[in-house]
Amino acid sequence: MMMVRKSKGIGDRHRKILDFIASYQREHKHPPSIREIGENCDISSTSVVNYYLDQLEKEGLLERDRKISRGMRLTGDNNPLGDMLRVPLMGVIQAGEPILVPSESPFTPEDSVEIAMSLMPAREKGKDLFALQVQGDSMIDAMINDGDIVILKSVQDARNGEMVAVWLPERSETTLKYYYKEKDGYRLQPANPAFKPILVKKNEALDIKGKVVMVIRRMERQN
Amino acid sequence: MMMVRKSKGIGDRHRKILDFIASYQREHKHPPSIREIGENCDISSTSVVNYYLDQLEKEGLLERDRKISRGMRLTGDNNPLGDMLRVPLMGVIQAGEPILVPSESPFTPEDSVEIAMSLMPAREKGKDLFALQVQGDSMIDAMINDGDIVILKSVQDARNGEMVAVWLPERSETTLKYYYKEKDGYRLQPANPAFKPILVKKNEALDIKGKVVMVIRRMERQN
DNA sequence: ATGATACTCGAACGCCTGTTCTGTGTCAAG
DNA sequence: CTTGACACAGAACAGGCGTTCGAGTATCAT
Repeated sequence: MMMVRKSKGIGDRHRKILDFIASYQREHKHPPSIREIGENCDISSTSVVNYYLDQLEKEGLLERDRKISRGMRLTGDNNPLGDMLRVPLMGVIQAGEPILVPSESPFTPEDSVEIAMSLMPAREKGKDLFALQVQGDSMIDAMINDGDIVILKSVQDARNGEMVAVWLPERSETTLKYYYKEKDGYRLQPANPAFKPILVKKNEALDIKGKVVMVIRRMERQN
Repeated sequence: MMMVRKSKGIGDRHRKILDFIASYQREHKHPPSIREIGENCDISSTSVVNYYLDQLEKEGLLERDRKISRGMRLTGDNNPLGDMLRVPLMGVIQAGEPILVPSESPFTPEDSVEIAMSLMPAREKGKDLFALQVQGDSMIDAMINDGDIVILKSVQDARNGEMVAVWLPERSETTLKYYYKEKDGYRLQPANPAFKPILVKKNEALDIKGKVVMVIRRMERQN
């Protein structure tokens, strides 16, 4: 009659509660109350639900706002309300124009792009991110189309193999390339192997504006 | 002394409440109570807050779960907890293999991709969406890299100018191309203008597996 | 003037809900 | 057998919170 949990950690009961919270949240757009959890997980006492909730919190699977009605939310992957990143859309990026990163930009982001946290690579969480919309076909060698949205992280330096957005003042050129530091300068390698790399000598100015974190293409019908 | 709202619609007070709800939600991960709204928007009576909340609901800017503590959420763009779409990742797509759409796939989606609703083009909301990861360089003419994730909508027919995923049984070829129906068959146009279209005669089999809705590329350092 | 409309206030009601306390049965360790 | 940790029940408490109602004020068209 008694469900005993020998090993510390998560048991069936915990999982059932977790699942219920997730499905309830999806359906009602807000978390369940302790009593609702009890009713749906065959727990007759609110104190027992509370008891399990505390354990789930200790395990880091749940966050609680004590005293606040329905003040709980699942963390991480269980979270049906996946965490969003609101990345400001700072303008456009095109071949002949320098990139304006947020700090030097006179624009305020009129719009923003929402990205699911879970899509973000390598814990580039939130800070210093901005988005630009590609204008024109000039990034075609980076496998990036007209209209694509690139998510950038504002950085000044890059490591080999990272795709960066650079401004070459002496050529009045903005480009997205894989970055490789070499002994006599820099090699900027297009993503598309059909294109040749740009070789930048050591004495030529090279402004790294950001690191490309993600590219998003929304398909619209075209002619 | 009195703030009069002549024209129906949204006034300063409404906007202030809306903003407060959004910022409170961002900070506390749950909506404010009526009384908290009152305190922060200089409204002394809960009934007045309720009064405004009702109006916001009528305007469609807010949803309310009456009777439920803090049962409100902003709709649409105001919503700081943007709605997520959980798209099942059904497997890979590569040149020589037919695409398995969810209904005919023996796999259950081990993983899924989260997409912000706001990113979804043209109200392709939710239904019949699935994701595939591109394997190999064969989609390079569609400006799609190895490793990219394509979001597809499961359809059998397409309209001109839509990018579709097709399986050509007689060529044992899977490809992503812009679709054009022509008088003597179909023209499958690569996104990259440097590549030539595939012409499919009317009598050749052509299996449209889905319509490409979105392409996502997560940049990882590469060599 | 007058009534209608929009807006505001304050207070009270009552349910909802998290918390807490007491108690019981099980099981393993000493 | 005793003890203590663990899992659970039930009840009561107190505060949070949405709701409702009566009443007051300002603006405007009639």
